[in-house]
Amino acid sequence: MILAINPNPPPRVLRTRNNSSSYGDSFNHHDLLLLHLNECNEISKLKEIHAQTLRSTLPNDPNTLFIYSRILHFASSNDLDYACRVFDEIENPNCFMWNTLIRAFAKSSDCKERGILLYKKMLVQGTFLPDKYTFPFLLKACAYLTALFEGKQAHAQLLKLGFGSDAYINNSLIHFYASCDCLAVARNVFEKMPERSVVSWNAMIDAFVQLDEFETAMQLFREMKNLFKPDNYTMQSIVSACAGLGAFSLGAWSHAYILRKCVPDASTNVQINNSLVDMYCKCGSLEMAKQVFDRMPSRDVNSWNSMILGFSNHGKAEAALECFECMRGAGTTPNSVTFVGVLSACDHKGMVSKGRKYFDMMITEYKIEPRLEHYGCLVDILARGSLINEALDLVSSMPMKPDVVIWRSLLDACCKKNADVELSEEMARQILELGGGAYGGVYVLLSRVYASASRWDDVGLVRKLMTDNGVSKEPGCSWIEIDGTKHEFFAGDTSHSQAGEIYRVLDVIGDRLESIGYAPDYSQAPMVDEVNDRKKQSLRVHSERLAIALGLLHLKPGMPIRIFKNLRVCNDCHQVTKLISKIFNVEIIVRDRIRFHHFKDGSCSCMDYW
DNA sequence: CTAGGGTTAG
Repeated sequence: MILAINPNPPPRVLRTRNNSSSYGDSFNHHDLLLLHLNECNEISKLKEIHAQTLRSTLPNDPNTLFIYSRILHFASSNDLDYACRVFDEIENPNCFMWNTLIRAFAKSSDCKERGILLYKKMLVQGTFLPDKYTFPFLLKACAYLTALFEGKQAHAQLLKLGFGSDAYINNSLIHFYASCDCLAVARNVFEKMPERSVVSWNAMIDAFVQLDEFETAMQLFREMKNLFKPDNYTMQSIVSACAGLGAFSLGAWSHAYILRKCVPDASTNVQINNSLVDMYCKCGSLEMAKQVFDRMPSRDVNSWNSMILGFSNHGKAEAALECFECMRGAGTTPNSVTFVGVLSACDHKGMVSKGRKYFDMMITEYKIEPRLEHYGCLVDILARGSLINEALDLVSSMPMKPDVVIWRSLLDACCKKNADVELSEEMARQILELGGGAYGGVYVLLSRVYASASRWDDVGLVRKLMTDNGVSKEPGCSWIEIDGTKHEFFAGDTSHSQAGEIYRVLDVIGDRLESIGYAPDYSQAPMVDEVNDRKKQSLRVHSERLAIALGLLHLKPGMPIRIFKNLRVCNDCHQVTKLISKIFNVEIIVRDRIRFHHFKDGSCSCMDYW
């Protein structure tokens, strides 16, 4: 949408005060109406006052206009439709009135675009130019709608109108550009603004967190701390940054920082506690998550949701379901996200009948319309339970189109069974059509289907397709935190300062494994490795094994080894890690791209179902 | 009258 400032604005009518009202002393009358307005607390009363105003005042009297802006202000936060009708009645709304309505729409849940539309109307009308209050509202709407084109025009116009150094506006701009993924522009606004406040820093830090640039967010936080006292908003962003990084010590430090009352009221703030629960879950410490959760002075739906999802992601399906029942017992109504947690818990443990039960409960008892995510869980539950036909039936009964994730669930299940080549091809085609080809997994699955049907020509074809389309597997990478320092590894990495010791540990592991008769599982080894020896070698030095080896070198008694990796665990590493946990009598917690595995005494919390 | 997350499945 083009938003142009009107070059020929109509002349602003100069209103003369008209005191010769036939209603007597209009001044007192206005005061009386205002008094009523101040006491007004429901929309029906407001309507009465509105009617009286209409009946008993002169439309062009400035005092009347003031009353109208008060009515508008009240109406816009209670009944938007009504506010619009009041607004339309005003012959020549002033800047304040435009702002009030633009703000109301920008804040509304479902029609933010009308905020932008209204701004356009304001420009077309041209009697009043937008002021410095207009832009924060407008930019909020643009940010939410990721309306980059409109927001940029607003940016140009606010510069033209001379608001380039206004702090509020610049903060809004940072948030807007960040919402549109224009991190560099956001940063530029931040750098160039004449005076930065806590909010500016918060907006910038949060921008980096939202776009997964956690390290930069932390860096900025360190700079900010020397200048301003962090507040609740800062801490929430920082705690989520720790969650994203999987940085346990840093997360624990933030927690301590909050508890030391460095931030007023943070330790009792529900949102802060929710993000702490989430952070501890994502950093692999269910114990700490549970502790924070148990000590919370009050909980909302999100608190329960975080805990349920935490249990689920750690493979503790029973605990997740128990938590769900507690939540119901506590009188908190579950929402759509709650059921994502509940269903994914069922999925992680292959609970087919429970999965169905909760899916039905969500619809019948809680009247929640299943969303794509819920269908995704149930489809996966059915598909992995070898009920492929039922999964397909469910997909065709869905009111929305299946996405890449759902097709992948189905394709995955097909590959595991005696593959139906045609069905698999169809699914792969769907995934590629939906643009899911960038991830090499589809090709890998498909070539496995062809291989199992001994269609070697097709296997070659898929491989050629992969190289032609430039599909490459994202390199596997794992990391471990030791005394607060992150150590990162790629497969076969020799760059670590303790590389020599690490590889000696791997040799020891290799020998011990061989002595107990372990045979490597090459099924998921990269296809490019033609020579078996190289395959064997490449499995042995998968990044997570290097990280585990370093963990063993720095083992603290009674403490688990926590590993993080960017991809999913391969079959062989999963098997090997189970054995390592037994041989060395150590608990190993691995955060995969999707979820956690707790290895202990030779078995894993996922019960080999992941 | 002004700024400050949209969590979530695979």
